[in-house]
Amino acid sequence: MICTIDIAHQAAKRLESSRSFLSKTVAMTRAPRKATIYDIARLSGASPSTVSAALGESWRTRRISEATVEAIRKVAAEQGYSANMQARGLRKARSGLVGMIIPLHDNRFFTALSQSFEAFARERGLVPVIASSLREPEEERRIVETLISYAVDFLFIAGATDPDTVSRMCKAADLRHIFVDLPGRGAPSVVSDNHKGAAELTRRLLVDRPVTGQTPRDRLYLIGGDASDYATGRRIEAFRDVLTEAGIPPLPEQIIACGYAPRSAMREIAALCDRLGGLPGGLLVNSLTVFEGVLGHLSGLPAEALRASVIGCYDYDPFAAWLQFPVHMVRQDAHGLIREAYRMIDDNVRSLVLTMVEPEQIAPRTFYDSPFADRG
Amino acid sequence: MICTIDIAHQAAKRLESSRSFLSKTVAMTRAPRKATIYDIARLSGASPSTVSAALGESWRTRRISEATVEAIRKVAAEQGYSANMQARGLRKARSGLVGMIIPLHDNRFFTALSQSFEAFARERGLVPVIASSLREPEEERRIVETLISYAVDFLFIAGATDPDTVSRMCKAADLRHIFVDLPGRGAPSVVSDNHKGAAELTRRLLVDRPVTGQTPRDRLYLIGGDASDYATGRRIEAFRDVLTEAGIPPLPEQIIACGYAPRSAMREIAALCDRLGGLPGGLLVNSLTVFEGVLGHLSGLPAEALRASVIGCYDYDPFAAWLQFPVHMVRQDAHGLIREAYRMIDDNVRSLVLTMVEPEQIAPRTFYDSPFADRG
DNA sequence: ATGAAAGCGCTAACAA
DNA sequence: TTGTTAGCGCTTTCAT
Repeated sequence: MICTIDIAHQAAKRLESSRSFLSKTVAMTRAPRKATIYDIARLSGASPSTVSAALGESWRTRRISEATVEAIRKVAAEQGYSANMQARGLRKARSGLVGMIIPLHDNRFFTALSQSFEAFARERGLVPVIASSLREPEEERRIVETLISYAVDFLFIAGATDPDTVSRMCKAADLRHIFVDLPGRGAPSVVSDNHKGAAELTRRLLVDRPVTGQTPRDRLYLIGGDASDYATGRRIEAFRDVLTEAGIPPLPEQIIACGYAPRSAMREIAALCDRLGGLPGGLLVNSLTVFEGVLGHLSGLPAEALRASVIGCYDYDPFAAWLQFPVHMVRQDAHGLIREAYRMIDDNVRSLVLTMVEPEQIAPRTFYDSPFADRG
Repeated sequence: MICTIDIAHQAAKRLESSRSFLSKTVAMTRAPRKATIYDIARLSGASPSTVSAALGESWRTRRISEATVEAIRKVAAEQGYSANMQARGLRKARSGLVGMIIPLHDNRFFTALSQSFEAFARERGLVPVIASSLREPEEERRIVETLISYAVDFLFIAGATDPDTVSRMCKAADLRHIFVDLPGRGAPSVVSDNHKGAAELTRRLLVDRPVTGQTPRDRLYLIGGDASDYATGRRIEAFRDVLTEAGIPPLPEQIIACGYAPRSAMREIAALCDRLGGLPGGLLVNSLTVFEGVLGHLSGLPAEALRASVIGCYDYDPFAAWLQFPVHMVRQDAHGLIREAYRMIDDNVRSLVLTMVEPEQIAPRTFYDSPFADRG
């Protein structure tokens, strides 16, 4: 239900609106055109170019006197001047915007990337533009095109669905770009060591699984992800390697790469449980979104059913780490991934390098202190 | 640990880099300057203004012949032309960018807002710029200033820390803005019905609490949030109202508005448990970030200790909904909040209205099917 | 039905 | 030390 009230009447005192504030608001009919350097020039008696220099960084090299700079800045402050970045960007051929594409916002791994991306951008005085592709190649292309139109200074692509096309477009526009999480062949990439993370996780599940028999239900299963993407590929490889070493190489049906959508994961896990007559002995869940879907199915099961299984999840979520049953998680170093990507930008790396950042295994019910834990 | 390899050498076959792709990459020394309408004009034999019209929307009213339009578009496509939005924005005095400020990315309520904000923006052909203030008024101001510099077409502010200042700045720049989640007095606002949500949650806790005695440990406590913000104020009010109606009005120490940071919440809940000699009978946690901190403390307690308490949390997280102990959650309708905010923009609402959108109570261990559940 | 020209606000040569 | 000028790429009158 939606309900709209007029603050000026009914809820004035609830919001403690002061009369003066409101009346000022109402009186303000039309804001005057925003001040430009020409206004400041007129008001301060200097020329537009001097104003431009005084207000920017170039006044030192142009040897404007400090007195002039002070005077101009004073006037600018009085007028509430702020530079028009479109004009500046047009002239300087760089916008001050930096882009990042993520699959979606609503996932703690990707938001950890966003949060770090933004922090590093601001350190450099850049404005981050974060867009989500929903893992649609078409959407991804549209976003790249748009960001090129806005002349972003560089672009990070996390979870690229069509890296070759992205690289082609970026190169045509002379746009520096770095792949994160999922690598590309047309630009430097920073990824997690997926094989290592998944191998450790698989070993953990192997050790902790409640049963060690040979029936289908006693086996370990991997669910979720896209078999054609690099990260999933490496994780499946690790899963296979570890089980093979352990003398129980996985059958094809133990690997269910059903994509990343919660809904399809929910369907698949239900089907699996149907086939097996219950949960498998161990389950390696290949992403948080997949885990959400799995949980949707698990929510229908009695608590005892869960004790027959050990669960691991690639990626970390602070709440998922603390479920009713123990969950082993792999925390990718989002901050480290982004830091490395920025390092490549700062160092102007152009060669096709692939940098790996190690993930970390997080034991069930562990409180992980994130870089932004003093924020909320 | 970080490890960098050169794809061109070591991992070429791992990534299945095709030689042709790589060599093409290397050969491409310098991308040519991006094509402009002048290039397209020259190549198609039309004038720049005709090209501009043909490539945009105005060719109908300018009565350019379909043939010309086709020809021009063909050339543009061949050249991979894409408009320079800085130039267009400068000329048209609107950028096509739309801004939203959220406290932080790493929180499922705010990312639900982001995801919807972005979806609605794209429907309208706009580019969303989402920035996080970390709840710092200074940062918030800087962001507003920046977004004004980039001439965003409108601005949503979620969880404003200093709404009056934001409104003043926006008005000076003639920038339309809407407050979301936390209202402001200088612009239309869309908020959840915090009182209703918190009242229902409190009633639920009252009913479900395991003990009903009169000792301090048997009481309900509210933790987290900023007593000076509107949402927290309304929730505290509801908490107090319900308990008072129930004949057990809360003492001041039952309301611990210790901010939103996980760390401080962790400290406060630890101190509370110390004072009480254990968890209180019921706990209303005022946000997901606070809940993370609380969880950090609970993770040290034995499972039995938790059975003496009933937990509720304002805001919903799909994983938090499925913890070891039951958690009652209030899901704010993020999609609805954003939809209403866009409606105000579309309808050009200027009056100071406050629209309320109802939140929804989610029972423990419930799978909520989000608007983006078929994505991952 | 199309072209010429002005100008959005800024920066960077080039003058002075 | 400062001012003048050209032009970034686009849209939009105003001519034709």
